[in-house]
Amino acid sequence: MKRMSRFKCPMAVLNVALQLRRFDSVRVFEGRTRPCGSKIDHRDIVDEFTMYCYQKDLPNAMKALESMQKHKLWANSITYSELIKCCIARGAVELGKRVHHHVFLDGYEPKTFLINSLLNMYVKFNLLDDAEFLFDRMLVRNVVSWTTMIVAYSNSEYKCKALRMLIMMLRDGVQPNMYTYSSVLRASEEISTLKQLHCCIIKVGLELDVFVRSALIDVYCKWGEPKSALLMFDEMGTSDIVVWNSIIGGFSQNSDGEEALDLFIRMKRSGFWADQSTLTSVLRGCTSLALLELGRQVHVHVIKFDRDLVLNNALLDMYCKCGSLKDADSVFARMVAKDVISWSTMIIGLAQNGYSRKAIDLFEAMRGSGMKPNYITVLGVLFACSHAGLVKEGRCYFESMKTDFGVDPGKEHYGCMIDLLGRAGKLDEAKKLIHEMKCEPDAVTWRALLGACRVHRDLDLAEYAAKKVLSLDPCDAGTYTLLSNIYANSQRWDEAAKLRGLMRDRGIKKEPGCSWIEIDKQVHAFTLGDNAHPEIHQELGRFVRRLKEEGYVPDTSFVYQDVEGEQMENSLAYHSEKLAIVFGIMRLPKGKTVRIRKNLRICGDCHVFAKLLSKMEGRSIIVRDPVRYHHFQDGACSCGDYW
DNA sequence: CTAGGGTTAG
Repeated sequence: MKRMSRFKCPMAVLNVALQLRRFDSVRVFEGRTRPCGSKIDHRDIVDEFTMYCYQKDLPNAMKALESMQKHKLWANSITYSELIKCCIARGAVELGKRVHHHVFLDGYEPKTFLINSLLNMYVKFNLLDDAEFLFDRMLVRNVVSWTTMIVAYSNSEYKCKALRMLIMMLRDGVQPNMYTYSSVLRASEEISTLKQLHCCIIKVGLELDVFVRSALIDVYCKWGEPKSALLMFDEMGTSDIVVWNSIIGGFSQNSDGEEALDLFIRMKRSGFWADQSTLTSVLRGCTSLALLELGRQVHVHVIKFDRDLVLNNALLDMYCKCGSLKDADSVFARMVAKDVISWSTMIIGLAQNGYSRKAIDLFEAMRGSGMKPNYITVLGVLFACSHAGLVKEGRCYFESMKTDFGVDPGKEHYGCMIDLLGRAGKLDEAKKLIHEMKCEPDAVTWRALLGACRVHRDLDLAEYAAKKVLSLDPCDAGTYTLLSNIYANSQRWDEAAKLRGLMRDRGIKKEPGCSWIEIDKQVHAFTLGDNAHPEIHQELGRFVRRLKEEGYVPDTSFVYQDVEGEQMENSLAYHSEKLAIVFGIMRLPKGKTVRIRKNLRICGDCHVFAKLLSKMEGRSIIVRDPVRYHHFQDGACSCGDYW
């Protein structure tokens, strides 16, 4: 009879085992475990165990393990590591612990390799205490042992432990390798730490390793230094797809869609094919630039990966943020799987585009489906309420968010509520709420209150809020202008002048207004009073004349309120969005929606202008400002004039 | 036995 132990190579064991099973497994195994009258063959027990391990037959492997335990037998380390892999894959925590127990029984001393496997298992099960316990008791620790622990801590909230371990490892005389460095970089909690690690990496000559490189690029970008990352990227020779994705993703996450898309073109020229990660970043780039047509082209490539949740979420967000809710709806409906991000994206998308009711309905549908809302989902539904003036609903969600969804109200939630109450004219309540906050209100929170004061012309409270904003964010140009205008309006000229002086001294300048439009794969940018295109100005003049005949009166009445937008500028008539809209009407085929993106909030006059123009020209016009989306059609706007 | 890239708000 063939003995299993003849087959030293695990693959051969596996193949024979599979054949035996196919023909007559029962007879063979019974014959082997009960060889008539003779003593049990120890090698057979171990062989059987080995075979089950390679077959990934967990129940039988565990049975064989018990039998080995009874006879004080041990298999080789590689076999155990196969079994441990299997436990990891199946999430079999208890079985894994039994293996751990077994290999330390009766004074057996497992090899470092095997203990490393166990360490890795505990890390994969996220049982860091068990891993640490085992690690602390190891007699010999090699680079893998240390790295395993460093990886664990780098991915945990105890990042400083990862760095401490690195130091201990060096003191212990164990050289970190590329595995160690590519993980520990993530643990830098300060940019200076990152730079120190980078120096170590250069010194030991590991900077050229693609894993280390992509980690470096990624972490520099996470620290908001994509330019440094790009320098490194350009300096180095070879890259792989992940390195490309790191740099492209880095720029897209730092909202530099333009650079991200440029790099994507470079990547394609270098002969790489986009994968899911690339496409996700490219879509995010389109989203931040509001490039709907380019986004649609990317969509074609997304279809290849239509089961990829993250990618689909990015696609969904692209359509929402580009103002095409029809496309967003169909992506959402077709998604095979949806997670909390898919739902949140759609809810926020609906709210931003003016469909607050639909957003709330979808939120309720989400709850009905059993999906648990998170911090951002709740923010989305409050946002929907605040933009539709739904005070009652908003208050209700806010008050029950902790009990109903298990989400503690954070400063963003308070901000939404302050916005909601403030806009609805309940300034006292808004003020009360900001003082009741459990967390420290930040500049954004105070700005929400300030915005409400502006709308309802509460000068005293506005002054109070503006001072708070400036103490927290001394670079906020809009607030300076607003506050100085409040002073000017109350004839407090000295204070107004002082504030303007302060602004000058601090070198704070208002961001110039800019609008963009995408036509035929080209992006056209317009700035305030842009007179590089006289023909657009002429056409704009004609539109204004015709609108005036219909009763349009350019609105210059809001003097001090409109500081965030371009309203303080004299050339109200040539705001960038007006130029961009007119250009769109001139260049796009009849019936095609004019889509504009701008960097500042739309002003009251442009809002009226766009509404009337949409009716006169029979055109849909969409203007996306940094907060809201305005869909103009037939003389009305999706925001219901509430923004 | 150890390593790198992607999605919702601000």
